[in-house]
Amino acid sequence: MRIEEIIKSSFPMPAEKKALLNVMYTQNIIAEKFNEVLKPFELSAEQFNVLRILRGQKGNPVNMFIIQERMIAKTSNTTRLVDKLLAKALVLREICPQNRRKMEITITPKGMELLKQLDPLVEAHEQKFSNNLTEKELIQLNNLLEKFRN
Amino acid sequence: MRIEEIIKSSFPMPAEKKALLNVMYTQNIIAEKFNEVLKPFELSAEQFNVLRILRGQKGNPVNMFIIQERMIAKTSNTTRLVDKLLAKALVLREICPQNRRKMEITITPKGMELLKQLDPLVEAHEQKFSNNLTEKELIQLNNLLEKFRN
DNA sequence: AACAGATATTTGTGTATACAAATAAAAAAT
DNA sequence: ATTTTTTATTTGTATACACAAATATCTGTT
Repeated sequence: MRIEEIIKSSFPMPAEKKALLNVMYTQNIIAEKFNEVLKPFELSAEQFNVLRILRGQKGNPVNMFIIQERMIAKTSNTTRLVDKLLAKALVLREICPQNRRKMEITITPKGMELLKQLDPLVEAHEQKFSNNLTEKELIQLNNLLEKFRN
Repeated sequence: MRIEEIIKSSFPMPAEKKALLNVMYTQNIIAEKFNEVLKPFELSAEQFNVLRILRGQKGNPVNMFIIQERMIAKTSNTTRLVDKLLAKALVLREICPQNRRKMEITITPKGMELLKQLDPLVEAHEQKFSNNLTEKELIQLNNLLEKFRN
């Protein structure tokens, strides 16, 4: 659907305004579909994101600041996200012995197991969108978005 | 910044995965900047969106369903958004005399005044992004995003 | 050693989102 | 005319986000 149809605009919209809405709306669609993928696992997109960051560390514990830093949508509340994961025993939270202000977060085997189960579904989700464009178009889209946001 | 730098990935990411993250991240930047614009007016982006939809109706009252339908990020809670606007006297909410299940929402002069004040700032916000691309590139971006989300 | 400032995280408050259930009125069916 | 179904909106509950304030620990200076 074109943006004009979505917001039921009676007249065509200038490309400048349209680009912003297109980004907003496309993100919305992607996020919505992704939530559907995660729903049966009772995991939010943000919780999944934290888990994936932890897995990327290959066993090394990670503190709250690092997690926060690597989140795409920088959540201003990593503590409460980790709380939820902790309650499900998907992560471990320990005080760093070298610096007791810091927390060392690690993914548990149960968390790894869950990610493993999710991997093919996440892959399929990504492909569902990127299959709509050729490799060349994908690169073009990446370049345009990068330039757009400055 | 490129996506790889943002999420601190040590190796380059395939264009397929990158496109998704680019959309997510770009939306985030835009939304963040927009919230900054609105903040001095103590208005959220969603509340602004509702007001703008109402103004688009040129005096005709609009019911909850229509508002919901026209929101870019379809909020699942129009009631509470309108509650907030009502508390600030920016909108009026009346029961539709023809169908008492329906609500008739209209923007008040105070709401119109607020939008008028915001117009140039919103315009500047939009331009800040779209100025980074040529007209041709903007059209290209719009086409790619439309195709991408299917 | 004591204090000031910096750093890491948590907590509080308000707003928004998602989903399901509840309410209320209108329309359709018997 | 009463019951059932559909439609429009609201309310409840859980999660997440934004921002500011609070807490705790560490570091550097005197």
